[in-house]
Amino acid sequence: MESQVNIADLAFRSHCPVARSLDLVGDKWTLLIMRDALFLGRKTFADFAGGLERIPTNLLSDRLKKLVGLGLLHKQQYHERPARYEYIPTPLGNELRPLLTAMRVFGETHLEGKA
Amino acid sequence: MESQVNIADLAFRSHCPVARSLDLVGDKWTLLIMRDALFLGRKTFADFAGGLERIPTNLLSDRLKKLVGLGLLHKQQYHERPARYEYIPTPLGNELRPLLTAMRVFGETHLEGKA
DNA sequence: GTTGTTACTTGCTTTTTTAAAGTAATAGAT
DNA sequence: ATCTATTACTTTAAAAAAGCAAGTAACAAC
Repeated sequence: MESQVNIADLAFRSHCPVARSLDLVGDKWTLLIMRDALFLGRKTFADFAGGLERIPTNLLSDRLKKLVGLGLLHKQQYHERPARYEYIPTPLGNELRPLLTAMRVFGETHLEGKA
Repeated sequence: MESQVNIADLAFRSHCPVARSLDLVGDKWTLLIMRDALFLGRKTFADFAGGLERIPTNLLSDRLKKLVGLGLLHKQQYHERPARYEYIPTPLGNELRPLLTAMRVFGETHLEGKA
C-alpha cells in the first residue's frame, strides 16, 4: 500500500477544478480525517483511529502520509521519548472547511432520519 | 456490479452528516456525473460518456442507476423508437450545487497550474 | 518482568475499479 | 437487402483499493 507522497506527483484526470479536488480528497476516508482534524479537534493517530467510523489502521496510516504529502496536514512531534506525534491542519487544509461545511449541510438537510 | 438502488437500502457508516454525504456521493465518479448534469447540461448516456474524463461505460451505467435510485437524477424517455433516455437532476440533485461549488472553488484556488 | 499504550506494518482476503470487447435495438445510406 | 453507425448498455478478466486480523517496536507504569 503505497500512498502518493507529493502533490507534484499527483496526476490529475483533467483540468476541471471539481475533478482535481476529487483527485485530492475524493475517497472514502480522506475527508473524514480532515473533518476530525478541523472540526473535532482530533490530533493523534489514536484519536483518528478511535473515531466514530472505525477506519482500519493501515488505511489511516496511509491517508495520514498522503495528507502530509499533499500539504493538508502537518506532522509534528510533541513528545520525544517515547516519540509522540500530532497531525495539525495546514493553512491549505483549513481551506477545506467550506467544502466540509457544504457536505455537512447537505447531510443534515437531506440525510437525517434515514437508515 | 450491482448498484444500490434505493436510498432506503443504503447503510450509512455513522450518523455524521459529512459521513452520510460521502456514503451517498463520495466516490471517484458520482459527483462528476452530477457536475455534468448540473453545470454542463449533459443529459444522455452518450453525453456523459463523452465527457472530459472518460468514465468507463460500465461504471457510468452503474452510477446512473445508483443516482436514479437515490433520487438525485430522474430518467426520462424522450424518444420512443428507438428508445432514448435523458437523465435530469431532481430537486434533491439540485441541492448538490453548493457542495460542487465549494469543490470548484477549492480546485480553482489551490489546484490550478499543477501537473 | 508483565501489562498497557502509541504508532504503526505485514499478510491475506474481499470488493471495487478499470480497460477492452461484446450485445441488442434500431436508423440511415447504398 | 446489406452494410455502417449510434445509443445504451452488459460481460469478462485484470489491476487497484479497501478491509480484517495480527504482529512489531519503543517505551512507561506497576
